[in-house]
Amino acid sequence: MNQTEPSTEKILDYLRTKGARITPVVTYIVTYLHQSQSVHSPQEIKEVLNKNLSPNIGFSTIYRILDRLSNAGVLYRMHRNDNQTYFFLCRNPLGPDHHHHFICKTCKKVDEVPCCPAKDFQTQIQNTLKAKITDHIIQLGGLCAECKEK
Amino acid sequence: MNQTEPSTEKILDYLRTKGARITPVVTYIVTYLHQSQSVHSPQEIKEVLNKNLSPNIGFSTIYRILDRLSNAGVLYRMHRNDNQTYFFLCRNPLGPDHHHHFICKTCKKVDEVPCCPAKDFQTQIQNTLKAKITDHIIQLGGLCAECKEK
DNA sequence: CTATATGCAAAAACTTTGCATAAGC
DNA sequence: GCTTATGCAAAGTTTTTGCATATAG
Repeated sequence: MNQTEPSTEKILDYLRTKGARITPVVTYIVTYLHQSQSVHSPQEIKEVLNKNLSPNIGFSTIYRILDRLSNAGVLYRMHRNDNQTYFFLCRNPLGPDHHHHFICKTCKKVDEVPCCPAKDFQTQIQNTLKAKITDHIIQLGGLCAECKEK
Repeated sequence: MNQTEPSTEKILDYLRTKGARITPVVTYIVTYLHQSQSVHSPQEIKEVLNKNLSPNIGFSTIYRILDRLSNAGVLYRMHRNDNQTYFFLCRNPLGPDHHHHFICKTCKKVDEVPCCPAKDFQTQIQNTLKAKITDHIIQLGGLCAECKEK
């Protein structure tokens, strides 16, 4: 476990500084995703909230919160070619450091990849394509340490 | 323009060898995506087909063809965080070589990135995470040579 | 107290499915 | 001719929107 990983409270404080209101649903979603460290669909999140917080929470609330948290940079959005959006809270959402993610295809846990290989080859590619590269998506998949054993 | 880029006919022939039937809609979609070299949503593709081939072509046909072409490895699927799937025909769909793509955020043209940076750092990451990396998504974005000028 | 978030209902957007007909090989 | 693709209609999923009420700061 990463020592520099912020607590749920730190993330909520950060959201407060951005003007967001910390409601029970927001708190629950942040806590849940923070503890899980896996990717989750809005459907999965709704089930957990309905079971543990209130059966009245609907998709509109959930989608709106997931949007706000993504825009605030606290959540990441990803797709898995099944027409569903998945969200996860990365281990170090408040840090300024650029990094990428590894997702276990068995347990869906997300690990932070501390380095970025793009830096090195970006210049080279730019020259070849004569283009300007402004962003990149790098996502690794495979089996995490635990799932690898089985 | 890449000299090794296959013609529309080569792609259709390849599909034939895989047992696919080359209907007018299939031909049109392959030709269109081949010439465009940009990413397109099913909605955009439907509009073009309805305007130029037949107004009766519906989403069911389009989605089914896009599925078949993706499964045959001729089309690539991608997402852009707007809850839509986009498709593109990569320049060298029949080649065995592993490569990645650069997408211009202005004109949506797709360029092939001939090298793969993952090879080099994959081993290192595997050791750090103690995981087994089996696949990766690398997608570059920015401004292509033409759009950069403006 | 004021501005923003929630809950509910309804709609919009996207994608899939079933079945009769058409058409590729 | 046999088998797969198409067109149409309908339904299934996922996501967004409007508005009255509730609530965080």
